[in-house]
Amino acid sequence: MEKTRRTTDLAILGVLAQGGPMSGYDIKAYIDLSISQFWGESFGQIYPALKGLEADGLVTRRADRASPRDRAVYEVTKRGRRLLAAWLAEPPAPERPRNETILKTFLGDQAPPGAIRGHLEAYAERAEARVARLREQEREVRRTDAGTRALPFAIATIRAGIHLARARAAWAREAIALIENLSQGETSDDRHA
Amino acid sequence: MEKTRRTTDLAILGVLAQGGPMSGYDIKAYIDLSISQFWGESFGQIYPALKGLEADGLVTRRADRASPRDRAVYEVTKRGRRLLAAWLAEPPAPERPRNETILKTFLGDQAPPGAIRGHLEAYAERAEARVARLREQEREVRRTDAGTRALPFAIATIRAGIHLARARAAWAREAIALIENLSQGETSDDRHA
DNA sequence: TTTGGCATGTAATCCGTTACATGATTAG
DNA sequence: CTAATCATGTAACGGATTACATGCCAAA
Repeated sequence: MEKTRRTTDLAILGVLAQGGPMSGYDIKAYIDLSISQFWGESFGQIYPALKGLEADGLVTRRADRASPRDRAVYEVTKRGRRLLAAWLAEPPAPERPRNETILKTFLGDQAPPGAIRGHLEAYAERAEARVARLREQEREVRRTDAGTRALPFAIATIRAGIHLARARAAWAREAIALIENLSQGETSDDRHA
Repeated sequence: MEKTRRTTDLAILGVLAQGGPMSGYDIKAYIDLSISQFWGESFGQIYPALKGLEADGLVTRRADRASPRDRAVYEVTKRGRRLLAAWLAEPPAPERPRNETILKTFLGDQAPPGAIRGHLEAYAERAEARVARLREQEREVRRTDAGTRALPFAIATIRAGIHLARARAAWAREAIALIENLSQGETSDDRHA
């Protein structure tokens, strides 16, 4: 029986397996760049985690001679790869999101007039901006990663961001209308779903 | 300067303001029923939180005489309502989701063949089932809450669930295709956005 | 030369879930 | 009678963020 690892450990293992050997600092940058929308790790997690992973023989650590800096580079071991693969094969734990914007919307009746509308407006704008950015990123990644085996997965991740951001924007716009029109219904768009 | 409260406190205050006086047990049930998709609270949070809220004069506690059980009923005070309104007017803290399904998809290249596909299939099915359930719930709430001031906000919350679940389903289906077709591109649906 | 980025770590704190503990009431 | 539900709480634990602390290197 493998001891149960926290997800942080597996995420780090995954990044190392996917992106090749790198430092704790690099891992952070890699995550921030590629999946920050859906996953985050702080240094306060990464460095202790790397220690633990090394202690358990899942990664190896070596000093980076090439760099003029005091850099440690980590690499996944075979055991590490096996553990990662096994974890990836397990059904993902269900998310339990906590969305403050939606909570505040739900409680909108208790809010000062206009406040929720403002939140929703900002929410929609952020989501729309994100869609634009991600579309750009998709094009870029299709170019730069063309041919790599990881490409479809990288694209899938970006597409997730696009789909979800689009949904957020559409929802927020709809919610604004819904709240504006108060009780005179007919705002559902079930027909064209 | 108001001391900074954890979101749990405000959520409880909000539920009490919205749903009327109720017990800790009721608060849990109310949340589970109405916004469980976007917000959760456990008893381990609720009961201590209620104590704190009472100590600070944001809610009042009284024994429920009507019930044959040993029940405490909480009610928001004026100060509580003021604090709630002020919090609702503040811009919501940005969410930082951790989506294990998407993380695993991103790392798909490291997974045993077919594993990710299976996760995505299940993800899509769950999302589709949720859409169906929420549509039903929307119809129901429109009926039962018709005319109340909170109706548009309740509907908006359900609509959020529908939009997001729909996006998840669509994404998962698309991602399956994307991964299946591996490197032979042309899966983006940017045109009809 | 001083700012920003690279680089690594620890400690405090917060927050949340889970498990545990207890007991009454009600429906089957 | 007995299982489920109502009802309230505490304690242990785990996991994550933030702040703190330190220092070197490169570019402006």
